[in-house]
Amino acid sequence: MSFHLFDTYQKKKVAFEPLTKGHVRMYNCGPTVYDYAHIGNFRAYIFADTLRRWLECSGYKVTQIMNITDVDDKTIKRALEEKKGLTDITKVYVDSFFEDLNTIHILPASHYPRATTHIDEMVELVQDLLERGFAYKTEDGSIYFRVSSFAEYGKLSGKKLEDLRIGERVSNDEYDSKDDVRDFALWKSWSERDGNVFWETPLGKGRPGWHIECSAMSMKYLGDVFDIHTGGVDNIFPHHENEIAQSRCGTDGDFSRYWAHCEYLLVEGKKMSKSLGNFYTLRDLTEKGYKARAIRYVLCATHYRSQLNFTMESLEAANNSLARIDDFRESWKNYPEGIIHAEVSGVLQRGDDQFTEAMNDDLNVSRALAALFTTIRELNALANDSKTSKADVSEIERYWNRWNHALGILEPFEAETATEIDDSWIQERIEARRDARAHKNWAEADRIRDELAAKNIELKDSADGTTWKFIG
RNA sequence: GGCGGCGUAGCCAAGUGGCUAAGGCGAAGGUCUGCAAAACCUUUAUUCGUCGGUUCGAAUCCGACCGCCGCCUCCA
Repeated sequence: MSFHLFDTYQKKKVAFEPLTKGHVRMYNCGPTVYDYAHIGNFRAYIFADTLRRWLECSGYKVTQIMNITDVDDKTIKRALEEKKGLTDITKVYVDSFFEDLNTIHILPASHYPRATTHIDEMVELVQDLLERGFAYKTEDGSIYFRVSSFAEYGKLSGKKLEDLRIGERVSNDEYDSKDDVRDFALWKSWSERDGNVFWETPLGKGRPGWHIECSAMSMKYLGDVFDIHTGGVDNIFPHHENEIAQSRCGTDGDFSRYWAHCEYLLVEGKKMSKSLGNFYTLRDLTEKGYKARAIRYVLCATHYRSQLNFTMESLEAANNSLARIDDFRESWKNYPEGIIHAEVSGVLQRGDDQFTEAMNDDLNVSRALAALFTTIRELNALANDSKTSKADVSEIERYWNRWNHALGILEPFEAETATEIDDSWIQERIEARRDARAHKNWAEADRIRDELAAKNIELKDSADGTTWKFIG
């Protein structure tokens, strides 16, 4: 089948067809830079990355935009708490965000627009909404979207306006000036709580509401109508619901044509929270010695619409799975000279068909991985039977590169292969062991092997000599 | 109160009406090996939270119950 994606708006899996043949325009909700991104955030970014990767594997050109929210309640609060300027705070987390993306091998988006450099676009959109009668200004100078003016409000999240329990989670006093408590802010007039964070604009002195940046920036870079908008399920309401309202009402376009949302992540079966002590940033885990590649494996191996239970045990299991992948990849080197084997082609073709079918079915990475591991097992079996040769490697590599482009975890992440141990020392030890083995001095040979094992170096003896690798 | 999701082997996790319930990790046995490692082969869920129902047939549909999770104004 062709690529199908679960569309939150239609609440079903639908065949994906971009507006422009061969070109996909996609917007991903990105980070709010008030703290280091945690692994739950990264699940959403890896989901977006996997989607982009698979679209590319399917032959599409992808224009991918990910926003960076560098002004909002949380960033301002943080800046005031630490008595620093807003950009002093956000710069730290913007930088760390890009470092983290690199660490976990997320491919760079086409652009990462920031809220603070798109104030003009937001102001224009708010002005359009005012002119068209969908927004109103209150006495304190803030501007709100009139939810009742948009008939389709609530369709994305499946909510009925009358069912919303307004004010239960947020004190009502903030919203006293609104015509309707359900209306949301497009523009917030300056108050003392904002410190020195404000813009002087035709709308007055203040700052944008949270939702407006995504509407303004997505449409600036992708047009009034574009293909896919992604985020976490927690963005469905109110964030994306509000984006749809203000974007459709402020322009003549339909805004995003498909909506894709990634489920939550649990840690050890519980919601991640600082008080439970199960709250992890990417750097928390890498500093403890867990590999970014194993983290990526765990985060992508569960279907994106299922809740994912992240555990330290699953990280260990991922490490072992990756070792299996790497051992297979290394084994090609030892294939003998020879002819091309039709059976190898058959296994690869079958594996790719299953892989493609799985990914086309709403990015079913779990099933794609099953196809990958089945292929590995079958090729290993052929290799054991002397039914593979160096001549087969280029075809294996062709498929391997395709699968790796889709998943991003098949090749080692460079930083993790770096070694602080001197290669020549390892070679010297291996030669000493070789001599011992030649004299059948097994005790000494095993002692050297243990010595290396203590440094996480695993030896492998074969007819061609001894090779080594780092484990763990 | 309203709306929604989930519960599959020791662990992780696909499958959502019909051949023998994917795959990975772990465990056990075997082949290979000086011994290992890796690889391969075999075994590891007569059963899918519980109890009912619909059906020729259900892990898959319906109902009830139990347990976990989410959204309901700034959280991916």
